[in-house]
Order: sequence, then structure tokens, then C-alpha cells
Amino acid sequence: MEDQTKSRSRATSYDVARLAGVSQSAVSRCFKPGASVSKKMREKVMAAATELNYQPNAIARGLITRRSNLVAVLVSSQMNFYYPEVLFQLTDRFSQQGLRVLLFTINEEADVEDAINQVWQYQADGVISASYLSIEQHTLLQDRHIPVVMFNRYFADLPTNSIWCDTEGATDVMIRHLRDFGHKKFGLIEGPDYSMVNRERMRLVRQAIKMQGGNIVAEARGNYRYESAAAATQTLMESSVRPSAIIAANDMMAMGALDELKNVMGRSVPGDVSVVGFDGIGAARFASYELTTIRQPIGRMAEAAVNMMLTRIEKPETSMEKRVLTGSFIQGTSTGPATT
Amino acid sequence: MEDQTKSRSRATSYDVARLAGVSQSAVSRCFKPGASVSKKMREKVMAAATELNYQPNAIARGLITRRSNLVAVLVSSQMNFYYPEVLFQLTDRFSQQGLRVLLFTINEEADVEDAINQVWQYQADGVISASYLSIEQHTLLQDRHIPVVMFNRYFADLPTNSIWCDTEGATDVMIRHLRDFGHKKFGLIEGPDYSMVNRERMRLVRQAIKMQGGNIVAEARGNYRYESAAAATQTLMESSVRPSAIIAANDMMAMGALDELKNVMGRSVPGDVSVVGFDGIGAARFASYELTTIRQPIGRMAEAAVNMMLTRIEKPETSMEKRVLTGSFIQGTSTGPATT
DNA sequence: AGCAAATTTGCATTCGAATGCAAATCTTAT
DNA sequence: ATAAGATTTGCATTCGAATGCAAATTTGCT
Repeated sequence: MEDQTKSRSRATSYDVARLAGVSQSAVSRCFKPGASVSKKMREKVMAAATELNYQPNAIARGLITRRSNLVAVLVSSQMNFYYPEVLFQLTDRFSQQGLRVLLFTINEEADVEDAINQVWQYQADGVISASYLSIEQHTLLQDRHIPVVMFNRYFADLPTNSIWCDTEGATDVMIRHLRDFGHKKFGLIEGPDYSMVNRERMRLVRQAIKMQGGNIVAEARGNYRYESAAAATQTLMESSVRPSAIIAANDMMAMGALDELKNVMGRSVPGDVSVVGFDGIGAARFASYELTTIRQPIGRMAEAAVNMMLTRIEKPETSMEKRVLTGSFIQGTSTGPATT
Repeated sequence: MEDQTKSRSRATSYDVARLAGVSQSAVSRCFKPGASVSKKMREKVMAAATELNYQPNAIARGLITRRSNLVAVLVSSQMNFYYPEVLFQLTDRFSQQGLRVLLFTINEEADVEDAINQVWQYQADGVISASYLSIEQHTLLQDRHIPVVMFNRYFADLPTNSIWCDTEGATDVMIRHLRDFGHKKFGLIEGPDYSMVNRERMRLVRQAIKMQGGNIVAEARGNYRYESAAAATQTLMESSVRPSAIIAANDMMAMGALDELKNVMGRSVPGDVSVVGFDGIGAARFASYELTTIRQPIGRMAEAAVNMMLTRIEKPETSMEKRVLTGSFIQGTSTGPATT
């Protein structure tokens, strides 16, 4: 009989109150940290709660408090190993802070609209976007007073809450490293033009090459994915002046380039050509690649994103902030002396 | 003035009702598919809703309907490329079905308990577990009438809703393939013992080898991760009888083994040793690996999981079901003739 | 037009927890 | 023991949408 009651439908704060012989408000208070409850009361209530397997209903709580404790995370579903690493980091850290992650994978533009609607419907307390977001979409969220933290992107002409990885110093080190190996002829594999991460990385690479000497003898564009690097690498290597070092806008393409060179074109890396990437994803450390790259401190970036989000949620009117962490140069074995 | 009203606080169904000059119930009905509303009414309401930027509050709706439209997905956060692929597939498909994904990453046993509590608090409509779940935890969810679908695991002695990938046929083909290449001496790199996927894969491998001839001359155990394969591979290759083919319990370890052989031990693959794995993850197709493997039809498995979940949610008392899809043998270039 | 049947609409209540305020209880000091 | 103050408790209301039921309206038919 009792078992039935227990399992037939879930216990509410009223059930607990009745069993403990107190009011519903008392039960509510016992589950609210920092509320004023006497020791005796707390014991009675907790005993009853345990007996009935009671846990406060987050939905009802969300309705009255207007805090869902849900954070929407938008990630691109493109099979780039960078996103899963970021996602898992964010999720772990949000959990620790008592926030749940509502996941939205973005395949195409239209998915963003949809995600934003859901965010609104579910009263998500905030949005972390590690995916493309237009100014209009960003503004829409702002208008609705939903804190947004952009992960690895921001708007140049608009204040935004963002986490960014500065690679300027590391890029200089990387180019220095290549120059020290005697490289003068560089080939670039760019990422998609809409990606500001790509634009910024390429800008810094060009700038560093200009400062430290050397020429960009060939360029090609990929889409950040492994597969896209094959054609780009072909293009570079068919250039009238062949590059001795290939700089890819991310590790996935660097891996694709390296594979194309070694396994398809029969070149040795770094013997014939050196290859570098950006991101420092886990797979870049695999022995077949051991990429020289610039690592983003993903853990610290995620931590910063989570902290920033918590701040915005607590104090919504805090002014916008851009937190910039620095990437670091990682020397692998995909770079070596230029052959003459 | 109007703008302020709009942005100061979100519009509710009452606001829409007032503006449209109808009752709140009418507004509610307009947003419920299949409700009885006249055309005129719908137009009036929709116009007002658009004007006020109204979207029904999913939290309030969830409270009264007792359906949150949230599905909890539990995935191991271990950096195995298999999980992200599964996760993104599931999320995409749930979104299409109007269900949101509440993501829980599981690092350690204790995280599961926590996730289950959150599931209960958020009234998740169901749980997909692609992570370890004890019988007790499973039972707890059952008792609470929360549908659970196990992804790639089930309990032998307990009926469960599960999606499973049968690799028996493909394993036979794989061993046949190796036997045809003249391999007789096999080395196994097992996954963790608690993993039933591992146990089953290894059981079928042993069975196939027994049936088709050949010997298992060495065994070692890894933890499914890339890094763990290095030591395991060393162990196998130091065995008194050296294996000519290495069978790893998943692709990540196969990749680790292949790298250890080629890049650390200086062996050629498949020249000196052949290597095979399981899963058919994207990275296994990279040119540096091109693993011979057994692919799980992840897309179809995710689809099946989502369908099963929908069924359980609609009709909770539907009897348990185990849906089994078959894996397929994929021939890569990591296998070749045995050298004598 | 007139009446029955079918459809549409509104009223009032409900879901479960949180909280401002007043009432009740407990402390403490004299 | 008593008054003043501090703490604890309960009452009643609130959040926003859904829904059973009855009232109002529309439709169809003669």
C-alpha cells in the first residue's frame, strides 16, 4: 500500500508536509539553502522527504522563481574534434555550479533561429554560443534579457560577453620557429571566410610573416574539416613556387594536409614539408601527427565562460566583458628544417 | 512605451489574450496543435502573439501537462571519439521530434547518481544512457516510471529497453578476412572488463577464431583510450609467440596500437603486423590509419533510440524491447598478408 | 424561419514550489 | 515571571499555461 503510494505518483512538498505534520512552506524552506528553519523542523522534514523519496520539482520551482537553472549551449555539429572537447568541458563545469545544460547542435543557419526560440520557451537562464550567431540574433537575445556568452567569437563593433583566445604572441613564436628552421616559403590553408577565428588567425600569420621575413607563395581554402584539406594541399603543392611549410587554420585541416602529403603524395613530413595547425586538439597529439600547433587553453576558457555566465545571471546588468586568454605554442614533430 | 512593455518582461498568454480581446484559454488553444479553434480566432490571436513576441512558456506548460519535453542524455566524457558522434546524432534527431536534450557528462560513478537526481527534479520525460548504469540505478528510474533506453548496453537478466549492435556476423567476416591473409597468430587488446560491449566483442572474436582456426597468442588490456594502447601493444609484441594480427576492442585503441607499431616500434602496418578495431568512428578513416574495422551504424542506432524513446513516452507501459542492428565489416588498409 | 446538433469560447481550477507578511514560538535579560 | 526582541512557522497568494465543463455561437437541415 505504502509502496504503491510511493510509486504511483511522485511526492510533492504537500505530501512531505502532511507526513511531517508541518506546512508546505516549511518544506519549501528546508530545501532552500540559507532559509530560516529550526533544527527540529529540518530533521522532521528531511526524514519525511527521504521516506517519500521527495526531490523538489525543478519545473515548478522555475515557474515561480523565474530561474530555470538551464543554460543553453549551442555548438556546431560539424565533425570537428574541437567542439566536443569544448562542450564536455562546459558541461562538466556548469554541472558543478548547479546549472544544467540544454544542448543544441547547429547544422545550418536555420537551426539557430530554432534554438533561440527554444531558449525563450524554456526560459534558459543564459546562452553559450560556440556556433555562428548573427548580430540580429544576438540582439534579440539581449532584448529579451538573456545573457549571452560567445565562445571564441565576438562582434567587432558591438559590446558582447565573450571568451576569446589571443594567439598573437604564439603565432609570432610559431613563425619564428619556422624561420629558424629556414622556412621562407609558406602555404596557407584557410578556414571558411565567415569564421572570425579563421580571419584572425590568418591575419596574425600574415603579419608575423611580414615582420619576420618570408613569403606566402600559395593559398587555398578549406572548411575546417579533415576532408577539405586534401584538395587544398594539392593546390598548394601545385603552385609555381612550392611552399616548404604549410600553415593550416586548424588542427583538423593540418592533419588532413599531413596525411595528404605523406600518404597520398608520398612526401615526408617534416622532411619535405613542415605542417602546423591551430587548436591543440587531443588528436593532434597522436603519434601519426604530433602536430606543431598553437593550443587554446580550452579548460580555462570553459572555466572563464562559466564564471562569466554565472556573473551575468546573478547581476544581469553587469556591463559587457571580453575575456581574453592566450594560446601557447606547442612544438611537435610535424616541423623541421627546410630543405633547399 | 509599448517597446518598454515588450522588453521589460515577457508576454504571457494573458497579455496576448487582452490584446486580442479573447480569453486566456483561447490563446492556449491556439498554441496547442489539434485544438478546436475557429479561423478568425486563430488569426486574431496569432497577430497579437506576433506583436508581443509571445512564445508559450515551456516551464509553465510542463508543470500542468507533466511533460517537460526534456530527454536526459548520459554520456561518458572520456575522450573517445565515439561518444560525441553518438551524442550529436541523438541531439539532432530529438530536436526534430520536438524534444530537448539535457546533457549529462559522466566522469565517475558518482556523477550518475547526480544525473539521476537531476532527471527526477527536472521531470525529464526519459533517459538515454550511453554510459554505465547499475542495475539499482536502472531500477530506480523504472520505479519512478521514467523510460530508460540503454544505448549499447543492456542487462542480461533483466528486460530493458535497449539499442544494441550485433557484430557476430561482421566479426566472422573480419576473422575470415584475416585468415585469408594467412594470419594464425592473434593478439588481443581488450577494453575494460566492466564494459559489456568489450566482453561481447571479445567473446565473438574468440569464438570466430576458434571456429575458423588460429590462436590467440597474447592478450593485454587497455581502457578504450588511445593512450592506453601503447603499453598494451608493447606487451603483445614482447610475447614469446608474436602475433601477426592485433585485434583491438575499439578503434581508438587500434589507432593507438597502429601508431605505437609504426611510429615507436618501427614496424610496418600491415607489412609486419595487421591491426583491426571496432566502431567505425570518423577518425578511423583518416589516411594515417584507414583501419579495417567493424562499423556500428550510429545514425540508424540513434534513430532507433529516438523512436523507442518516443514510443515509451507516449505509451509508458509498452513492454520492454531490445532493438538490435548489425555492424558491418569495413576493409581498410591496416590489414594485409601475414609475413612468415 | 426554427430547431437540433456541432463547434467554439470562456470560466474556473489545477499543476508544485516560493515568498511577503502576520502570527506564533522561543530567547534573553531584568 | 515578564516584557522586549529575535527567530520560526503558517497562511495565502503567485508564477503561466492547460483543460473539463458549461455557456455561447455557428452550422446544417427541414
